[in-house]
Amino acid sequence: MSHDIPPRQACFPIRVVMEMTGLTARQIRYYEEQGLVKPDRNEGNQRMFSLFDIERLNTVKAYIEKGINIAGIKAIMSSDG
DNA sequence: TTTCTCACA
DNA sequence: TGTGAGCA
Repeated sequence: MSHDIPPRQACFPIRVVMEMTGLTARQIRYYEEQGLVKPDRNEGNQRMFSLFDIERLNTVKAYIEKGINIAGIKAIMSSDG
């Protein structure tokens, strides 16, 4: 790859996270509000999701699909990351 | 053009 | 949770 190397960690805008997780922007922002993910913020105050955030959101999605609510997911991820 | 926050249904 | 308005 002679284009460019990862400056620090691969980060993506919510648009990409949306497609990678299958979640809506609303859900992603809501889960962040609940403390399930903590994406960084760029100069324009936009969320910059790392690979870890995306994987975490996928975990959250899996729990939601299992019928677990935010409180339950928070307890699970908080006790056994 | 895309994302952000806030408020409403 | 979805949608719309107004802004950067």
